[in-house]
Amino acid sequence: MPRLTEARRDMRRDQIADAAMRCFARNGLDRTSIADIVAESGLSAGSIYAHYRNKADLVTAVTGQVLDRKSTVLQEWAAQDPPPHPDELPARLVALMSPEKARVAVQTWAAATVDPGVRAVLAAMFDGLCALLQDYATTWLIKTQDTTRTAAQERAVHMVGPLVAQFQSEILSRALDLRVSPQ
Amino acid sequence: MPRLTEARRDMRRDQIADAAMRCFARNGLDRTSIADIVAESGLSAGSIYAHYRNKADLVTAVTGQVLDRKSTVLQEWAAQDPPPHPDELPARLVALMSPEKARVAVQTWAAATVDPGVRAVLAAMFDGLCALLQDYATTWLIKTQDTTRTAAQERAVHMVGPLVAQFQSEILSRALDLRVSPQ
DNA sequence: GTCTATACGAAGATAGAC
DNA sequence: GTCTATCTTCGTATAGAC
Repeated sequence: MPRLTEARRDMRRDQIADAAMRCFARNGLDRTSIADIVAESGLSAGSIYAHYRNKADLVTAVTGQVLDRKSTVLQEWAAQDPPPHPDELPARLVALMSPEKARVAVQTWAAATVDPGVRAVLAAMFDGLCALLQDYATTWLIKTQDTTRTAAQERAVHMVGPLVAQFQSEILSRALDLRVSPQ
Repeated sequence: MPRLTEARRDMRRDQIADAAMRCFARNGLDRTSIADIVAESGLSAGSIYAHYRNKADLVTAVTGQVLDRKSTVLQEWAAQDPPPHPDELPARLVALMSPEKARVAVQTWAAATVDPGVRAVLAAMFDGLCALLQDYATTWLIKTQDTTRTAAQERAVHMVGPLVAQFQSEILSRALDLRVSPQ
């Protein structure tokens, strides 16, 4: 199993996926043609189909990148003294996201409304995010509010809903270049 | 200007738009073909193009329906004694929305990420919603918290952000058939 | 206004040379 | 693995009869 060629193979896959990502952010998932990705990547149609079975496969790969994990960042923040207030998390998390990623994220939501496969991936991702935020909130409560672990866990449960909502809303704002709430 | 024929004309337009709406909810904006709408409406391609200039025109008409005004409902609720707590508004508003409408709404968000025209419509709609929710919150504060009008207005400003976020999140949940937050 | 039939173009995917 | 060239299908929109 030669490592170098495998690494080069992954490089190519990433090169294609990155080009596709830029196309999706610009024109949307469905309005992006293979020809667009050919032009953006500087490769050829044949090369693209040598690395991805079809367009749906490519879309899956790209959207997987967009929905990446936030766990490491959250753990780092939770380790700070004092940790940032949970209410600050949505804005801070979305600030780490490029506007392009935010756009493709929203496009992924739309895809999930009609594609059960995408919906399943997205649902799992949201569940994961809920868990992460709940853990963070628990840690934050313990560190700053001087409560017991069990009391903190109980209170954290009620905090995740609004946090996830705010997170999604911030993504939408960033994707649409809006400042929705003057708050 | 014969009223009867004009009314019939609007009927036809609605018939087509309703069929398109069902198609969009099922397959998405871009994956819906004119042939799909022909089949769903029971009409013909020629008839559809007699009522809408092109597919984009039809999409605009349908999305316009989806993003309809909530003002009347909110005014009714605000007139109640006591008015429902503002935090209940997002869930109650989205409950009035069919899952199909919620799906097409999310698809509209995605369309707005790549189409400036759609984005402008959506931005205006969100601004309008903010204003409505702020008015409601003001009324609610005055009625239930016994504050002056100016103090209520000041506090209402800070309430709309989370309310809009919750509203958008509820739409997404309904569109994807998720129960995101256990809250 | 509504239909059928079709022109025209675009897009996904493949073949075969290098 | 990568390219060029192309096959085939599908979709929008129109033409013209009724």
